[in-house]
Amino acid sequence: MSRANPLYLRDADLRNAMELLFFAYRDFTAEPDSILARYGFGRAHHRVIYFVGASPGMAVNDLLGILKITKQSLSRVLSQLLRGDFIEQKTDKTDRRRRLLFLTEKGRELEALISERQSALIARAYREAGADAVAGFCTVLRGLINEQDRNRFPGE
Amino acid sequence: MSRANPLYLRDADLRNAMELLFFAYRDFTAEPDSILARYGFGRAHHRVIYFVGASPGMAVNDLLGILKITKQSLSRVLSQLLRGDFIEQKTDKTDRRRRLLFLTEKGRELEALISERQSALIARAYREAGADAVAGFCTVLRGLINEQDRNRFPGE
DNA sequence: GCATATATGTCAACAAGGCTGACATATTAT
DNA sequence: ATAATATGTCAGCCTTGTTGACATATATGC
Repeated sequence: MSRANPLYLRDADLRNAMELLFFAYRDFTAEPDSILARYGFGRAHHRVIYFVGASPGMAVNDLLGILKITKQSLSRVLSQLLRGDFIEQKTDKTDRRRRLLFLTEKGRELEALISERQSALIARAYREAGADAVAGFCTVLRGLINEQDRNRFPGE
Repeated sequence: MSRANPLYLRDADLRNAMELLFFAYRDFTAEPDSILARYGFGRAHHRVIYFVGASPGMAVNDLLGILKITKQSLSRVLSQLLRGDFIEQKTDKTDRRRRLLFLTEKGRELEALISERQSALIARAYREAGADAVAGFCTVLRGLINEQDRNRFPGE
């Protein structure tokens, strides 16, 4: 593969990648941030809502592993979402220590509102770039992720 | 282009992109953060060092436009870098209101230390993915960036 | 030349969201 | 019974964003 596509990586190419990541991430999160601000929430709340929405019934520990933050940091955000009735917890029947997380109707609505915007942004970029570019985009991003979490994504 | 490469975007594909961006950015910034912590600095300091290193002699206003933060936020970080002798300012000769920013030797060293790690991470992902994938990666990321800043990057 | 706009800096107060450390409780596993 | 696990909570700290107010130097327009 690397012999079929020999890459002559100049310093400028690598710096280009760093800047693309910075600007893309900056702009990708700008609109969600402004929506969340209307609810008194921040990006941390969105991450929780997003991942709980993607995997309903996940345990608190699973979320900690994804976000890679401390349980104290998560606790603050999670408590606010619980109090605001965006998320609900149910005790796991097979292991009653575990609290399984679900979005409420309200939570699903907020999740959908934000995801719609982000989906639209990505869909536009995807369509403008074409299918081959999209495949490359996913392959490279996947390669930037650590070995463990990389397996969450298809590829190889 | 979109007719040559019709894309059937399922919800799952778009969510996949969101998660790739989250995980890649998380892991891309993890190592720099830990290096910076040894200097008592954070990610904001890195951004300044990075962009000043990339465009020596840029003015404060240019940097504000890139980072999209308030001058008060930048001021705090910039003052620390000036006091710590990582960055120096020179008055613009043609417009003496402007302060042009440069890395000091110390600043260049820190910038290089961090960039080496990030370059290595990107270079590995690039090599594993191949040249075509890299091109696609850049095209899609570029498409996620707002119209103005998009022109900082080659393409089209 | 005077008024206005621009580039920069600074003070103060506040909020989000990271962190550490300590401690508590319920439940499961050994 | 004891130890480990999953979760929660309190307290305090740091970084990095915000707003608002104000100051200074310099450039520009009329």
